[in-house]
Amino acid sequence: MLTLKVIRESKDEVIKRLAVKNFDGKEIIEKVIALDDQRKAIQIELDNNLAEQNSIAKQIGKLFSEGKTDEANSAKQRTSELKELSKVLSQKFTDAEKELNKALVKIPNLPHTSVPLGHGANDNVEVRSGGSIPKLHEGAQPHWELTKKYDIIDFELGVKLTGAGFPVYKGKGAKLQRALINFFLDENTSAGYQEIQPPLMVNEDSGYGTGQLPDKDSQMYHVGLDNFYLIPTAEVPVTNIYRDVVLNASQFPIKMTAYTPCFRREAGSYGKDVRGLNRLHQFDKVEIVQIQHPDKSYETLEEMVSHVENLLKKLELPYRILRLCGGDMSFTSALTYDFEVYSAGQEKWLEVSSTSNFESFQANRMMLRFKEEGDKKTQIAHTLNGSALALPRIVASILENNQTPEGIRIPKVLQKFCGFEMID
RNA sequence: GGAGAGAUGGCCGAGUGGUCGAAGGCGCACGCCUGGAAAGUGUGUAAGCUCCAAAAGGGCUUCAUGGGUUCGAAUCCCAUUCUCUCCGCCA
Repeated sequence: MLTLKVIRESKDEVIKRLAVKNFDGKEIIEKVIALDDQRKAIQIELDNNLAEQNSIAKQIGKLFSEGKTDEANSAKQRTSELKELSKVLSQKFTDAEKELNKALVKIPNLPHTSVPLGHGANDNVEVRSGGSIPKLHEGAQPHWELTKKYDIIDFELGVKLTGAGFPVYKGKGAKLQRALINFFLDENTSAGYQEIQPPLMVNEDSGYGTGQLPDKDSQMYHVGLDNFYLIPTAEVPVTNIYRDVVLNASQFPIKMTAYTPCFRREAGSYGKDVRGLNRLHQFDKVEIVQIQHPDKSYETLEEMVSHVENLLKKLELPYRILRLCGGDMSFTSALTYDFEVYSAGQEKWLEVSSTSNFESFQANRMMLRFKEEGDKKTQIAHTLNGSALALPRIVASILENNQTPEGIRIPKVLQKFCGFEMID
């Protein structure tokens, strides 16, 4: 959520920046300012009214204690009118606040000035790339054939147990998952991220804090009986650890990593991109989250990007890093780098990480603030996160890129975690 | 799931209708003391909104959350959530 301060102080700049995300903010920004004016006007009236009531109540108390009962009783009568009025005003005030918030929550985060213009994936800008695309042998297959051939991931069995998009990992397939999780967590913790095991379900407040609610609730699985949401990413519980917290500036940066399964309904996405491991309803991911001082968040973003890049290098995967254009960015992000790996069996680039700076957008929603040493005023912190990394597409590309007529070669760094060198 | 007790500031804890944004302690910050530190001692120490060009200073709200009673609520009533104890069940 943008701050009212930014909206009020640099209205034209805000509208201009929103246009980079292909969001026409002219109308809603004007509306927000008008609603805020209205809210303030009502508050002044209401506060004055309440102040008068308070002072009368105090006087009455004094009169009673002095035994002036008659005077006290006549003072009582004056308040009934005030009470009536303040009831109306406070209703108006809550309505105004609600409406303001409703509008405010609909405005996406401002993209950073370095965000390229564009509408979709074709307009993303490649920052750099690494690794080399392998030449596969005759008869090389996409991973959904390989998993069947070696009996390591069973998609049909998942359909029997739950439904499409809930695969069952078996034998070396299951072990490979475990190896990747451990590899990622080890790499992240040695880079200074504290390991966290969060709940896999969150309440409404948490969903709101990171921006999944109120708009994207149809993308999350909802446990109706208890009103919990299955997390779509560890970002949600991990970032919300610091909801409603006032940090000390000296505590920055806060670095956390968590492995969790992620649950996504993926409503409305069908077709060729969803085969095999490419898009699932439940998948494993290791996430990194940082909470940082506003002055340092972009430095931190670069640090996170090179950390993720390093993971891909170690896994010997061909990758490219894209700076997302305005049209392809998420609602909450100010700057996002996507990491894609080339999966040679299906001859496709697959997104395996999205690393973003949210600046104060999430922190403002969840009241995540900090104080500068010796300062009385609180400021809003910056939050960042990235996948390090999402498993299924990494698995897909490892299987496809490393296939040989003799079997699938496990990348060297994973071998000690797997306990085997080949899937055959 | 049943029965009972409770929820107060960064933490502990007092407070059963007005003088309470809240005693006292701990913690923290600054000062004094000290060669330096500890101890001791003094002062200060919530957040949000709002008025004011800003500072200073005011106003409003907040004692789990939401409602109610009252001129006036941390305090009384109702609902919800959560925590603890006992019983039951159980990885």
